[in-house]
Parts: sequence; C-alpha cells; structure tokens
Amino acid sequence: MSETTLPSAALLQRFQAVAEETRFEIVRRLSGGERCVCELQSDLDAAQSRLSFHLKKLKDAGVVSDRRDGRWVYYALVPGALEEMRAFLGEVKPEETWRAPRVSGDCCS
Amino acid sequence: MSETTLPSAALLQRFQAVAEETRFEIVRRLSGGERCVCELQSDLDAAQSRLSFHLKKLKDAGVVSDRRDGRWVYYALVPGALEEMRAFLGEVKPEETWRAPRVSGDCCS
DNA sequence: CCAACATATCAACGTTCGTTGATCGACGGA
DNA sequence: TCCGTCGATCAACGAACGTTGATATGTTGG
Repeated sequence: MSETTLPSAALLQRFQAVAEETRFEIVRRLSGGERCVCELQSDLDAAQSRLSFHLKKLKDAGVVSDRRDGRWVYYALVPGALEEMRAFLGEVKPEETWRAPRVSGDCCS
Repeated sequence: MSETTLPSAALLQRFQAVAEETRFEIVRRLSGGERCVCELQSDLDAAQSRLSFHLKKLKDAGVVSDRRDGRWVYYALVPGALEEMRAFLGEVKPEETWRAPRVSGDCCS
C-alpha cells in the first residue's frame, strides 16, 4: 500500500464535516469557485454566527480554505479534498470475485 | 440534468450513515463481500445491541442490505450505493473555468 | 480616531445521537 | 417441545452537536 492516503481519522472527519445539511449545502454552493461569507449567508438564509460555525467545521476538516480580502473573507473548496473521499468510496467494493461461504455450523465462537 | 440522481435528502442520509466511526468501520469490513453480524461483532468488539443499532442506520440509508440464512443474518453493501455518493463528490468542482471577481465595494446588501 | 460593517468567538440552551442493559422474537438442534 | 443462540427492539442515560444572541476582532471610509 503506497501511502498517499489520508489517515483514517482525518478522512472520517471529512465525511462528518460534509454529512450535515447546512454544510452539505455550503459545499454545493462552493462548487465552481469561491464565495464570500455574506453571499452564502443570504443564499442559505442562515444567521451569521451559524454560518461561521459551519465554515469552521469544514475548514478544520480540510474541506475548505479561507482567504481574506479586505473586509471580506472568501471560502473555497480545497482542491483534492473531495477526491480523497471519492477514493475511499472507490476502494470499497460491494462484491469480491469470490468469497467462500461460511462452513456450516460455526459462525460464532 | 438527467435524473438518475438520488434525491438530495436521501444522499445526505447516506453521508450521515457513513460518517460515524463504528459505521465507517462496518462499511470497510463489508468491502469485498457480506459478513454475518456475529462476525462483525467480534471484529469490531462491539456489543450486540450497539451493532444492531448501527446496521439499522446503514440499512435505512440504503447503504447495506440484510439476508437471513437460518440462524444468522448477513449484511452486505448495496451495489451502487457508494457510487452515488462518489458521483456527488465528482460533480462538485473546486474551481470553475473562470469566476468574475466581485466588483469592488458591494458584496453584501 | 471614530463609526459602520464583516466575520469570529463564546456561553447557554435544547435536541439529536450513540451506548448500555433488558427483553422479545425467530430459528435450529436435541 | 424445550433450550440455547442470533439478532432486533426498547427505555434510560449521558455526551456530542447545532442554534441563538451577545460580544470581540479586524478592516475600511470619513
């Protein structure tokens, strides 16, 4: 196994970051380019402190980055962050070529 | 947009299902083929009712299916379930070809 | 330097979520 | 049919999480 892979805990943190409705929507809105906070605020009709809270979660998880430009702060998706989640999902395969059926009678100890 | 896509709420539910440590591990263990509950139980060193709780979450989200065989119940990944999550992540692009910088001064209303 | 604005942080609160132990239902073997 | 086993369900509990309103920090323009 060549390790370009994210540590498991960090990967889980990314899934947790995305798996919340508000943040899910933020990620959607960030698709295609950066947005400033106030823009997201009106788009999502979310209170300022609420948005700030969620953006921090996404940032801590490495999903987004922020950039200050004067009075405003712009958030953007971190290139590759979502790709690493995709990679995990891609490695998990529903079926194997073949899996021997359990020998009768002794599943558990 | 051709709609082979999962409704947004269902997709979010899948992310929520996977974004928890125990369930994250269950999904990992199910990679490559089905496993019976007691197998997972000893693998993950989890109490029986705890495991049952998490397997239900995964099942409700459409991530896994269950199959009874005599005394045992086997859980397996639903083919395509994780692919739909991958598809979402693939659609979300960090950068657009070009995004006009905001005209000076009037970000918010 | 002060006022107005954009954003972050904090404390308090309620809700949701995962854990545990107990009980129940289903199945198979003796 | 009775007993032992596998698994699901339930109620009670505590912990983690998201929301809100208030306050703090940083920036621009007058």
